[in-house]
Amino acid sequence: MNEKFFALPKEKQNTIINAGYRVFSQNSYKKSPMSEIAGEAGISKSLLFHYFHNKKELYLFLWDNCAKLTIKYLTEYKCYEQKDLFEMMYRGMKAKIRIMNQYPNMGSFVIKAFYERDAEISSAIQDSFKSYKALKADKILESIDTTQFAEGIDVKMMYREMYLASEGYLWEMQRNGAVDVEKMEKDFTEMLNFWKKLYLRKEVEK
Amino acid sequence: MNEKFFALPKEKQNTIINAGYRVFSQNSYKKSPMSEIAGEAGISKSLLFHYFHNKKELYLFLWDNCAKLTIKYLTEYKCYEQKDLFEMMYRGMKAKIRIMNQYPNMGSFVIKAFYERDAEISSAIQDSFKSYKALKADKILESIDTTQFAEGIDVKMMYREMYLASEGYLWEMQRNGAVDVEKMEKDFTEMLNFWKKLYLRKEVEK
DNA sequence: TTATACTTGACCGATTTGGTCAACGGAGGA
DNA sequence: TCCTCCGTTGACCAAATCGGTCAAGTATAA
Repeated sequence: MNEKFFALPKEKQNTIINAGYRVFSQNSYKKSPMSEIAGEAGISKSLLFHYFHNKKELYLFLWDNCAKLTIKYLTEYKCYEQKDLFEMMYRGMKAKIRIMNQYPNMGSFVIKAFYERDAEISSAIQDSFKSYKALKADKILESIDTTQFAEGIDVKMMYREMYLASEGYLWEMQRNGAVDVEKMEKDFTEMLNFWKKLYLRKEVEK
Repeated sequence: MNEKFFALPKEKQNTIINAGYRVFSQNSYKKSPMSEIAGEAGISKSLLFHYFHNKKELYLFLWDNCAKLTIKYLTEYKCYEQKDLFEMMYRGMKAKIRIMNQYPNMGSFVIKAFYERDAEISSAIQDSFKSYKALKADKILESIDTTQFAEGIDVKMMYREMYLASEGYLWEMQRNGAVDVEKMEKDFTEMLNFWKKLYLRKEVEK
């Protein structure tokens, strides 16, 4: 790819990136026209081909960008260093919301890319997916202090339940289009409080 | 449309319908080729055009089929006549799973269709969407017996939370492709039991 | 054999595709 | 004022794809 792309103002870069995520997340790789991406980004097709020499290059750049950004934000928010489960979930959610705010269609793009069957790119996608695996939610519970929860709680079930509800919420928001950071953080804080009241060991009830 | 379509064996009908849902749910209306649908259904493009005179007709038939089927199953399972919230959720989930098993891509199709911007069809979709509205989850809680829950529970929050987790679960399953009815029902029953233990008024603790 | 219904491959004109390229236009230096 | 870059574009191309048609092929039943 042409390094001059990075010399562009960040804002312009993001406009192009988001146009890419939009179009690629709405259609299969093959049926996603470069012309549509260019048009949505407000530049000519020629210029888009000036920055990215062909469609595959643009697509894989967008894919790499997902991985990099996700890892960057998750570590920046230090959500995997937490011992308090609720604090960890709160930080993770905040990171996801911030990404979603900047790149509203990145989530759909990732999923679509993962299941893309086109021979030209699917292998490249599958290869680089290994780096994502490290973030899988399986081993998260191990670093968590479990003494904070009320007795008799199935901790694994509880976490799975909270995780699913969070994902469901994010999905609902994305589907509805308007990504309102403040509303989402408020909603999620409410959910967290509801869970805390439910799951945390009751010290002194008033 | 050609009524002879309905004379086909149900199995063949569903093959064609599912091919339609797959292709239309993966691409925008305009970028979804009839040839691909025909190919995936194992019939020639000509024959597809024999049953549905043009693309729009097929698309709107698929759309109508969603509404009809959803209403049919939800009433068949009597999930809106329940007073017990958990029983209602269980029946609703069972209906959804059964639909999902028969038409794995119907869910994605509905969402995509709702947000379809193509002038040729978007108005027709928006019009017929009213019939769906009756099923909206807003007024569900009104018919539920709320005396069954433990004290201090925010019932609205609780329901929203369970709803989101269910949706999150369904979405996760659909994304993973293989729709395994038995596993899904088992998983959901487990979730329900977890919730019951959590939310139901504790009569006599052993 | 014949009549009927089902199914198809070949075909059409129109549109769209990824990608190229000569040229335009503005900024800055001499 | 002229010249030289360099970001940017519209016009262009060959190839592929699109929705839709139609005459002909095939199976079936009488």
